[in-house]
Amino acid sequence: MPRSFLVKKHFNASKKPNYSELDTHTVILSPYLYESYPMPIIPQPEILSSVAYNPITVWTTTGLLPSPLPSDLSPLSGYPSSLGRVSPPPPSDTSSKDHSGSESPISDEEERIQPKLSDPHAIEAEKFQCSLCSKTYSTFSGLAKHKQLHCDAQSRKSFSCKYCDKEYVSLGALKMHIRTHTLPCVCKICGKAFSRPWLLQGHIRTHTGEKPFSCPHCNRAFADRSNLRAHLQTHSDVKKYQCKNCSKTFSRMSLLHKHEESGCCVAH
DNA sequence: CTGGGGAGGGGGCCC
DNA sequence: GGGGCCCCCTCCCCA
Repeated sequence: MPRSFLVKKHFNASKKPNYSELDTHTVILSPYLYESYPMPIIPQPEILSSVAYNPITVWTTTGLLPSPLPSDLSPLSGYPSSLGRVSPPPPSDTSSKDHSGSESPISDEEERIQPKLSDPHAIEAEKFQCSLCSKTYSTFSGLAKHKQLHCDAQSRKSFSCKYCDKEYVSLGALKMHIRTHTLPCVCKICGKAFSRPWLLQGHIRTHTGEKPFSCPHCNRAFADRSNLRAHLQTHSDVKKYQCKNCSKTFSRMSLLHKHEESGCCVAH
């Protein structure tokens, strides 16, 4: 089930790109990835070490709740950078979060005037402004990419997939989608094909048994970061997804949906 | 039936 | 513009 906000409904015929340019050649993963087999593909010591996790905010189906998780899930010192991007400082990014439909214009404006922590000259540098949404960028290329992906594209273009009926607002998004049809990344061990190299790498871990993501609270390890994230919820008394009616919390959105569909929240 | 793990797919952001 | 990595999400299966 596509859930991307970039996917446009198929209402009428639209511009189609030159697909001969979009088709990607089948790529066999570089042999070096197999040279170490069955050694771990990505045996980075900092990843292999016990990892912690960021504070998890409780979500309902409609929005944030103010209650954080217990302190035992707070980040530990020495948190590896590979997992540290989970929760960036809210006001630090002025050009991202374009996809957050719940953002109010006011908060968006507040974000724009916040200097980037890593760039003391951010304010004076952000001199390229989108004429459509007023977002500002420090570089012309940043503005150009924004307009291509969001404003200009939404106002005048759509790109249709030749393999299915999905439409995208940018050629780049369409190219990425088409990879899900062409599946250029092929596992040399079992022949299974994937759309992206990192998906293939994750799959290869199922062959090697490598589990670089460890739970800091128990001895379990996981091959996939997302699965570790879901597992960490099981250690929490207050889980990430909360029923807005009975306040019961769940570790996964799917469990919350099941709960709601089972009748707890039939009234609303 | 519920909760959790495994596997995979999606677009966004950064470099 | 593309690759790598990110988080979020879903589906399936099993205990």
